[in-house]
Amino acid sequence: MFLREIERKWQEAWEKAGIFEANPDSCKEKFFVTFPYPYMNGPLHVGHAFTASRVDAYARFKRMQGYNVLFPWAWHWTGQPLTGASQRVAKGDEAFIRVLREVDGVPEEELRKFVDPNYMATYYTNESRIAAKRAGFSVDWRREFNTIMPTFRKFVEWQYNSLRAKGYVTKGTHPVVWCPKCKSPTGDHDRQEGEGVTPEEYTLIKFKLEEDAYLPAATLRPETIYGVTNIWINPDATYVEARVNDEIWITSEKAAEKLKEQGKTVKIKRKLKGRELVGKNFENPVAKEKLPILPGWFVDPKHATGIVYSVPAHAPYDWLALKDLQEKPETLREFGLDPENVKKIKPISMIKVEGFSEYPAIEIVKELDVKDQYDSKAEEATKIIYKKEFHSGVLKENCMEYSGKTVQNVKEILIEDFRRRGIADFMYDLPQPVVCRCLTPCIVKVLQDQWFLKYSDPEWKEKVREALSRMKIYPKTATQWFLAVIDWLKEWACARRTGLGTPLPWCPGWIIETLSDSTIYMAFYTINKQIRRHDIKPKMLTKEVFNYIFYGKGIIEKIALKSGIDTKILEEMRKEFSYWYPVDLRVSAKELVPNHLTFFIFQHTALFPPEHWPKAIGVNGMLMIKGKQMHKSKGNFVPTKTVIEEYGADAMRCALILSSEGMDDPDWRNENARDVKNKLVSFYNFTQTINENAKSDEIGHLEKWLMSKLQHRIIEVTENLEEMKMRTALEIALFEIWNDFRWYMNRRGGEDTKILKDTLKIWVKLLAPFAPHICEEIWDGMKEKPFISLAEWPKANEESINAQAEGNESLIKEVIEDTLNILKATKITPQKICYYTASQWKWKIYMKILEKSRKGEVKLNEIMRELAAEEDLRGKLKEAAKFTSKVVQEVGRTPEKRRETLLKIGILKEKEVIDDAKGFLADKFKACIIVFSEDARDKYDPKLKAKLSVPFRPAIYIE
RNA sequence: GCGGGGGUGUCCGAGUCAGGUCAAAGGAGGCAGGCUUAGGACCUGCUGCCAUAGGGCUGCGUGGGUUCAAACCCCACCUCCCGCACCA
Repeated sequence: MFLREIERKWQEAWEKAGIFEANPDSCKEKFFVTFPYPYMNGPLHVGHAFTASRVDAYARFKRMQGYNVLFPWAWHWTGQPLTGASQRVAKGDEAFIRVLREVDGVPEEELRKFVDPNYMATYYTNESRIAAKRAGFSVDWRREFNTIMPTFRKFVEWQYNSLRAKGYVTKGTHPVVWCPKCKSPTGDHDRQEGEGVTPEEYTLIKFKLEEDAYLPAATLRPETIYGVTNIWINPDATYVEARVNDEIWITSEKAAEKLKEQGKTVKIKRKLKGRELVGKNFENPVAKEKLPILPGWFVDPKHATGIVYSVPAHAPYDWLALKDLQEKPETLREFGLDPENVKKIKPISMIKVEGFSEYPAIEIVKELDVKDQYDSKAEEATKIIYKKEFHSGVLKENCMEYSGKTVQNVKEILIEDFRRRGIADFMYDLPQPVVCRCLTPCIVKVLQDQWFLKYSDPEWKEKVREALSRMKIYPKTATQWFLAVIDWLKEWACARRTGLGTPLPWCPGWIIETLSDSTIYMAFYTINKQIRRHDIKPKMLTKEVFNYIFYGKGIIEKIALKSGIDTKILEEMRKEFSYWYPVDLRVSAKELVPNHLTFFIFQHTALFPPEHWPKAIGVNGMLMIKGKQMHKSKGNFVPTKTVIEEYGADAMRCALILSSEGMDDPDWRNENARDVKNKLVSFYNFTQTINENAKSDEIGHLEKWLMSKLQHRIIEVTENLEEMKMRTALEIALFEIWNDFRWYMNRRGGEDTKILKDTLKIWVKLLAPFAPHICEEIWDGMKEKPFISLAEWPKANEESINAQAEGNESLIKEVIEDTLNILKATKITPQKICYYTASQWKWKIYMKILEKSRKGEVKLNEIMRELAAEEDLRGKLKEAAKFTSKVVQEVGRTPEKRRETLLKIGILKEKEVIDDAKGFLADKFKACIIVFSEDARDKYDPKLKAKLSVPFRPAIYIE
């Protein structure tokens, strides 16, 4: 196929000439673009290609504008998925292996070697590199690396030591969903069941039992403590009495186990059945009154502490359970409870909610007709009340110091107070069961000694906001999102136990987490060229070396001596970094906004001075395949390589760019790629015929029109590219300009003019960032010197903009439109079409009014007075007055921009223009065309249409 | 729940910040014709409804408002998509 041939040809030529290898050049302004390195547990797919095509088109655009552009590339190997995948191969997971074999097309002999994660990553990296090159990305490959290379690790070590030295790293605890068998956190993708479930923090209210022990009742609504009437214990469940830290707690057996994992020391003293506790009394720590423990079979001993306090006024379950006991006193006997006392228990109303009276729980139970505590509707009732009370609830006067406050506002404060006063503690639990892939039920574990990046630090956040405010964000709407993320970000655990990556330099056994080691690596691109060329060994890359390169700190001779790197090389590296930094543009899919892209800003502000903070971020949507998310397991995985083989690189790039803009998700459909491919081929053919046939030297108004139009196109394409509106830019460059050419050629007919060649040169340039190979080929065919990739980006030539020429053509277009309209309405098959152009005096008045409207309000009587003095209006004043008032009205309704355009066009020689287009019009309508001036005496005007003519709108008569 | 982004013709999608040239760009699809041995290629025209004169009607999620004028501004509502963490 000829497309593939020219692609290969030009890729080789580019590589041979090294035109994308960018070196510092003090005479040229630099532009540094980056693309987040792809994770190498699979081949490069069209999702990557989408973002990369946008980056590349931008890079090529900037290069043609004369910037010294650096577009480097690297590969992400750090993390769990690669090791996980490799282990699955090692274990012989057939389903998984089949996907690698069939979707990724990994040959059998390679597949076997995938038991080594490094091998697997190497394989995919090699495959992906080929794909990226075939896509024609204008990358400087000398700077390539992967994230577990020892030299890169030294860089990350420097990064983390520096962060720590600056106080951005802290140690703390952190709850995770944990598999007790695998002894590791169970992320969403590792789960058999319970996707999306995260630990919930329960407040434990410590109710004192008579015998100096506590009953920690778990709740999400600690504010309801002011409405407690009793505690529920499941009489049939097993509880334990245990020493928790330095107190005696009674909890369910399960809860004791959980607490052990949450940083508490737990020593179990004895087991007991729940019924042993029922009937006893406890003390409410806020009201200090004695309340009873009642049997509650609805209490789930597996959940939280297995102890629940009862607020029947505001919790449907509590009310239902209490009602049950009150209505069935016989159940109380076996616990030695006096039914009379239980009957005396009255709900305590303590939250005022709009739309409910005193006891919301009781009301909702009635309303939904919930039968008892086992009715499934009880759950729904609970949800409704919780929501309602949280959003619009206000604490009543019996809530001591919190009275009058809204539930929403008081919650956090109250929890804090209670903890401080020793009334409350907390624990984590899962709201729904989570089961690990290994089929073990998960728990919540509080990881000790975790290392965190202090993204919560208010000063740091402020700096990041400052950085953001200086940046350009494409599209603008994404800025809001960034701001929200900056606010929302908390401590980020930056180290893990498993997976590939760089060990935490000060704490062996921990590996720097993958999102955390990928934040400032763009700086590494700037120096990796030298590292590779001079074969600099990892151990030579000391802290001092990096401090010199990135900060210019230290005495170079000393550093050279100590590190073993030549001073000249050190200087070169420093120069390289200083030249390229900061990053001018980073482009990624929107999924990275809440993590990577924001971290990217955070860490730059932490480690670099403001002049090295990133300049711009482009965000785009996530690629879908026929409207669905791409997943290997779903069988809709589309590798870049396959697409290029089928449709060619240029078609892929253009189809991707045309598929969406802004943050909308692009949708990949093969038919689109096929269509674009056809378009590109016929574009190529079109250019060939022009090159062959363009002979005429003529330059008439149509040529002027084409040139003028093209100037606008240049401006539009350039402006849209600048704003990263790649699709709009390509749409104009490919479709709109094509339509201009079509109009011109149809309108003109006959032999092609030489001017087409000149305009074509501009057109090809405008397309070159998007479809570089085919444009390069056309460029070459036009005997231009290589390469179009380095050719100068077109600039609009103000002098070629010709409002009159454009006015002429839009007149023709409007005339056609109106004629068609009449034909459609009358269903006439035209024999003869007459056009009558407006009289000179009409034009005069029209222009006068336009002119005046520029300065402000147009006064009718003022104009009339002026007109009365005009010679040539004598005898026509009445008619002129009528006309004037009509025009004044019309102009009043015309937007300013349009009025300016009309003024620029000025008085059109309408008769001439239409006369000139006669042939074209006759051909179009298959009729005889006659043009008269309204003033002509001998005009053919049987229906007296001529007098209806208006400037820019000739009258029409058809028969 | 919290946060972010949307809803435009058969479909995709521009237009909304700065209201008026907006029955609404461009593309795709459909229809008709041309070119061709043929074509999923290419070219030309049409593609909301009504209308024997360039007009009228309906129309940009729904309802209301502001205005001489609303896809665009304001209010309310409905609805869809995405992210919520230690994971790339």
